[in-house]
Amino acid sequence: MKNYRLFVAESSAKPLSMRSQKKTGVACSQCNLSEICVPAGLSRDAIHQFEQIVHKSPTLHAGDHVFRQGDSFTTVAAVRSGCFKSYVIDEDGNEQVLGFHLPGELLGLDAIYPKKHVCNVIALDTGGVCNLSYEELQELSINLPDLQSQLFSTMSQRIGELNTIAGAYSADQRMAAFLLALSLRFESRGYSARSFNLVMSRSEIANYLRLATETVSRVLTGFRTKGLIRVKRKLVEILDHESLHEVAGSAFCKLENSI
Amino acid sequence: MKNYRLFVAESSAKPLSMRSQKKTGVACSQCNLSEICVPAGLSRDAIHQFEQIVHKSPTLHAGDHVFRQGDSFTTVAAVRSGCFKSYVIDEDGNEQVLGFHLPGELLGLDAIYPKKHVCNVIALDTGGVCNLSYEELQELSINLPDLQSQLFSTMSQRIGELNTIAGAYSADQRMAAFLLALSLRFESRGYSARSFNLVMSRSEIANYLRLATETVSRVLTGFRTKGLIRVKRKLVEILDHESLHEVAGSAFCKLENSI
DNA sequence: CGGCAAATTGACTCCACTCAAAGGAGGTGG
DNA sequence: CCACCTCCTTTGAGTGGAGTCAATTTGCCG
Repeated sequence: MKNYRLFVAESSAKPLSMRSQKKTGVACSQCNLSEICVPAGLSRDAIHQFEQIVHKSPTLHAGDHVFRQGDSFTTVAAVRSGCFKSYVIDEDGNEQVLGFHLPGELLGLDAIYPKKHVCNVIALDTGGVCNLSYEELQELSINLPDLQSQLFSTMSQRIGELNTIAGAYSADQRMAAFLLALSLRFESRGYSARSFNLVMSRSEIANYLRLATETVSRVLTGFRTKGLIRVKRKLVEILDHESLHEVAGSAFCKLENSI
Repeated sequence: MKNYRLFVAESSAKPLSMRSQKKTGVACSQCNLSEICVPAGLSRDAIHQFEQIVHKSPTLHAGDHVFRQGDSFTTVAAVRSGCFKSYVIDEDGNEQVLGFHLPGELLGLDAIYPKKHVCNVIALDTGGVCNLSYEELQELSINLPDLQSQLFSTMSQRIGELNTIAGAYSADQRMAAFLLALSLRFESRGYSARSFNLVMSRSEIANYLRLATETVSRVLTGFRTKGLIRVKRKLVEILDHESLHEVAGSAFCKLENSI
């Protein structure tokens, strides 16, 4: 199953996600993500109002940025399809991966307080986002209490996820938890929980988990020899979910809260 | 100071912060935290409305819990005075410190999504909190757009802070960043940025920074011999802010966003 | 088929952890 | 008021897990 991997043909070096937006044709109620995306839990009528502020981005290709560190903050974005990576470049020029984002997840929430984007978000494969003007979102939230609580909830969720990532865990625990969390997220989006493609490279995983690339490779090999998983390049198959869960230990139990 | 260890004298098993609350006498407009607490940026009239939903807790002593992992989520709490620690106990029984919280900061935001408290919050010294019913807070936010955006902003701020803690930094970097961040937070609350008391123990700092207690001790000694700080027990004096900043490197630059 | 980047594997190093023991500081009781 | 006890902190010695450096190997794509 190729799941979320889309074909990377077409013209590259696309414009930013904001430009040439199509307001029309956005129908959250028709979207198969409606259960896990922002409009989750909204009434039929509320969703209709919500649809009015959704600005569909053009197709984004691997390497296209949704926004960059330092950009002025005007919109948050919900992943419509594809996989995105958020990262920062620190003052030493080192990249630091903050997260991988699947369809239905909100991007740019950490920019609300500083009023400018503090991280970069880049497409890892072909996909698209729905842009939401933060101003409009705020206004609408005032009329739609459900939307407001949905937003609070989403941000709370991210706080919970970060609490977990920040934990002090071994390389094995981190990797196991990472695979299990990914599996769960794919499942909730209708893909196979047992076998999936890693869109991101080993070094991106390593960076996200605060490990060295070589360590990620070694840990995966270790899991394979123990019969926990099957790995072939990007394709991962979970063979022994039970044991993997044991390895992850407390590194995963909390991630379960954050789909 | 016994920090989180409950002294078994007195009527132990103290009442929760929620009980015997005094609704009266809460005047955010008179509070010296109004600049950095929840009502920051609200109009005079809005603050008055806000005051109606603030429930002042009785005085809390070192070891008293504000709420515990698993508690049903009904309120968030703003620190009024004192220093608090949030932590979780993982399935192996290990404590994991998530943060230290000074006056003006909001507690319990990570509970919104799961609808129950996912961490424990305990007083490190004598202090108090202002409890805010989340339901009332949501309702009020609908009428007070400024309050809503203040809440979004606060949560965003916490997300930014966590992004930093989650980073891959050396023991020296973490410790330096921790001291600088604390210094800044004290300063914005009207205390000295140059010399302050660590309310928390070495082991709590270590746990928070994902280091061993001995490492914290060694790093502090190292900083002292290099003339960066003066340390005597809990008292810390920052002698060479410049160099400390250099040591912290990129571990701190981001923390600056999160007062 | 050749060139290139990603991934794996191996050898070695080092930072931070663990184990262990020796100082302080503060509190308690005689 | 002092002695004692306990807990926190510091310091030392040794270990180990993950990082670094380096050499292949693998797969991709022109």
